[in-house]
Amino acid sequence: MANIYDVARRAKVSTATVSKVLSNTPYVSDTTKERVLEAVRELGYSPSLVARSLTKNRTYVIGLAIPYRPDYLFNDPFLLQVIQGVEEIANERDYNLLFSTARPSNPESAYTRLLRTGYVDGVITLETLEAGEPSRKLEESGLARVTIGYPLSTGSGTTDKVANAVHCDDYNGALEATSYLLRQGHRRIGVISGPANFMVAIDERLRGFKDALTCYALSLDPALIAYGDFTLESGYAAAGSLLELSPRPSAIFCFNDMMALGAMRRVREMKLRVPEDL
Amino acid sequence: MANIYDVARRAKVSTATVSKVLSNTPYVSDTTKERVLEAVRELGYSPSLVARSLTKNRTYVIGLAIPYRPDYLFNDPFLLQVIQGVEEIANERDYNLLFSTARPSNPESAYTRLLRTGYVDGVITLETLEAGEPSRKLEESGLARVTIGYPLSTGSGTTDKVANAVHCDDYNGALEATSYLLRQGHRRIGVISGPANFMVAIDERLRGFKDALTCYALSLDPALIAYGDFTLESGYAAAGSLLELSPRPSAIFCFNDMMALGAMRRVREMKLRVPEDL
DNA sequence: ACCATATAGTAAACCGCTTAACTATACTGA
DNA sequence: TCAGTATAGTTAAGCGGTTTACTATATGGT
Repeated sequence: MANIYDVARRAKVSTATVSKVLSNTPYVSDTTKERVLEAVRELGYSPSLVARSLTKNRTYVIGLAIPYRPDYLFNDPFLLQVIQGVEEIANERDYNLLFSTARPSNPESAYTRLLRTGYVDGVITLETLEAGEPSRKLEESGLARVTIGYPLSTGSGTTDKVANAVHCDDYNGALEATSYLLRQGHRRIGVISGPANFMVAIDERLRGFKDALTCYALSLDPALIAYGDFTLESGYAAAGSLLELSPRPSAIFCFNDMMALGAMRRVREMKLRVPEDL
Repeated sequence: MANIYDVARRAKVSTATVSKVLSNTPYVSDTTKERVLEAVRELGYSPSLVARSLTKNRTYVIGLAIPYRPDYLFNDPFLLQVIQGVEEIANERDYNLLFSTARPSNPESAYTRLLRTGYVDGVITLETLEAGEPSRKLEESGLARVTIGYPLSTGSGTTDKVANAVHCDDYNGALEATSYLLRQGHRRIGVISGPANFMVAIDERLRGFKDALTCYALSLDPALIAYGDFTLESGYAAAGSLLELSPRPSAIFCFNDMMALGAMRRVREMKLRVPEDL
């Protein structure tokens, strides 16, 4: 593969000039520029990104760190969409994505290593679930970083270091959903939540739910909260227990679609209509 | 960040020795080795992968190229599993994965560019669907490459260049599935296929189906082949048309699970039992 | 006693690019 | 006319490693 010296020789200029032409640095005559570009074309030259990275001290590579949760990761279509979105923008900006998953079995793996070796200019970490150990190491490394999800709180009280993060507004979403039901006149609202203490998003939604009730001077009845695990089956089961309460709730707020499907199946089996009866 | 010179100075050796220690090259005394490692530890030194790549002419990065098909890509859980699998092995071998999707709108994008610039040691291309233009360019570049899926035929007749590929044995799978039904005594077997001329896998399965019939001296009745698009709805519809035939098929071979689910739903609605009646 | 060989370490070139510093013209305006 | 500046291009020093020679001991066999 041709390098910058080959091009320089062919165009009868110095490598500095070739570099200038390729980076559009001013003060190169049009004729020289044309000669260089001609040589580039003839040789099919394409500068080595590796060499460039070495001098520029930037790789134009962003690490995309994904927590490894086989059961979860394999089945989350949302995740793939996130990856696609990230890739789309990175691509637009001429950045590349280094895909990396943190393995709990080996936190000192490629994932962590990469950060130190200067192969990435920054990282995006997915922390839909709880933040793991690798994430903490990252924190210390001081590398540029954005979290997708709720960042782990940086511990020590009044720390000035606030992690950059982007996530759904779970709190307000839950607040609005609940308020809607309340405005419809519902006063006993059941919740089919995700696992307790599993992820921040769940806590936030519960908080939103609770605050909405408070606005209507209602207090939260713990009996109305059932815990599922985001699967259809768990939604089915949770709906069952909620509907056995008396008086039974007149509405149910499910924390994801699969559980809602399960709940609806159960509701139908009990000869109730949605949305007329529930 | 500390570099190899810092380490050399601290351990009072040359950089060559540091390099040797770190690559386990023989002929370094234990005491020297210990001194170097000590310095490495104290400085938190980690060699720059970029610099290493430049001299070794290898980046230890493998490109994972994925065809861009928004509708498809976003919804294929299988794809995510494949990615995970690739990542798992790459990780074991200390390779990193550069994630890249080919955009039809801009084939000359990061995807293609990377290949020329020497940022990747090789590529893995996913070609579950038909092979696109970027794939062809790759072919010409001569870069190490493995295809997941059926590789595009390299055109020009007796070419010696055969692409490396790994894919399901669609032909034998279909052959076996069909043979099983035939052994059970079924003689009129319906097929709910994927879109015609869409991907090689479908053609292969149809071929397997056909050959199985041939073994039993049966010929293929085109009326028994319905075409869906892998969705539940299309399976539902296809089953409907197949079951209207008279005599109706006694078995149906679906090309994916979603269509099978749709078909079963339809079958039940027609008051037929699976597997007793169909 | 001496040469061959194994062991331990070093100097410096090299990978391919960028860029600071420098030289050499040509063009200004006062 | 001449200093000052804009333009065009070059030289060479990095960036941070690896590796090929090469030197210098220590060891061993005859």
